[in-house]
Amino acid sequence: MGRRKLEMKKIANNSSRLVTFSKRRSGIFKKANELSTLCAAHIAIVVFSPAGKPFSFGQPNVESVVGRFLNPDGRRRNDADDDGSALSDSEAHKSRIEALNRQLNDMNSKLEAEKKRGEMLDSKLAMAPKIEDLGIDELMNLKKKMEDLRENIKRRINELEVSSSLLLLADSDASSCK
Amino acid sequence: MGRRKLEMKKIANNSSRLVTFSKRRSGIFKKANELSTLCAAHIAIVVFSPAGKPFSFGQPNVESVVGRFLNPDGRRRNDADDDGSALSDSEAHKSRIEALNRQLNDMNSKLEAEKKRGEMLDSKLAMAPKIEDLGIDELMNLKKKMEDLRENIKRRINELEVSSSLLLLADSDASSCK
DNA sequence: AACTATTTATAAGA
DNA sequence: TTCTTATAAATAGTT
Repeated sequence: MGRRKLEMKKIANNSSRLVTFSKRRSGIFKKANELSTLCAAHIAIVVFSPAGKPFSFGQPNVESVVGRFLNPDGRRRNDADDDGSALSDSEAHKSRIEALNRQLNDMNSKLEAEKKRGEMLDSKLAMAPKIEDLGIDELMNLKKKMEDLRENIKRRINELEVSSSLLLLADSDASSCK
Repeated sequence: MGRRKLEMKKIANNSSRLVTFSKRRSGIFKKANELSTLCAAHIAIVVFSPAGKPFSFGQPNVESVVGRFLNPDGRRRNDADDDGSALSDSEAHKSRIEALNRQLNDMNSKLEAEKKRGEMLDSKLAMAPKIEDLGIDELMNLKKKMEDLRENIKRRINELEVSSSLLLLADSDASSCK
């Protein structure tokens, strides 16, 4: 948002990408802070810059929020050592399923956004009942939008592939520990 | 932002607080999605509603981003178990995970096919260096192909939504049977 | 769920 | 980087 509407795809220029990352990261953190203040909500954000540098925001802190999320029942495991209070198999499997669910929910949110975009495209197409009436500019515009949509879908596909791989790994684990 | 500038303190009215939470949560998730798209950055957000309900957004997913943040060295622990003893419901959980994997693999094959179609469209587009040179017939053809592609993608999205619902059901099951 | 009047966020540019 | 400014987005209060 600003002088021009920015295309929703990876910014090619390396330095603009970093500038945009900085600006938007602080924007999101600010929003997160407002949300937690206005609604008394707990929130944690972790983000890695294009260069791989980590940033985080947490209210009250990243660990507690993430911990509650990953361990909904209040079950707690101590990563520092193994004193014999480890999770049982069934608990391990249960949390694995919970992890899969979360992952799919995330994916779902993203696809929901894509769906909305598709619907917008739909209505715009509906507004041009006859392609013969479209000018060359409009046609090029349409083409571009379709290409963008397809780019986004491609990205989603790659994400799915990654997720699938992770799931396959999880399955191997499950199998090996019987 | 909006009709009036809102005081930056906890919203007293219970229902407005919930409405504001909903609106702002989706706003932040959208921003997070944009950030990850524009900057190719990985980001994870976990937030609890005033009522204690968890929401999350992850690119590529919450676990991997948070994992990298909490465990920068890349150390890995085996969550599976500590001895070799099997539990009674272990098998049930295992087959549930296998079912999820099959489902995701199926989805993956379909999306793979879509991807190939997209690439074909790509090359055809490349063969028409200048859209100005295309005749009206070719343009209508192109439009149709893009519409078809979009339709297919939409169907895929619906399938994903169905799958997610199934997984949520599976989770309830898992919880109720311990 | 929609609708606007306003406030914010932010893309370019300096 | 940091500041400015023109525009695009988000959203508070309303229906």
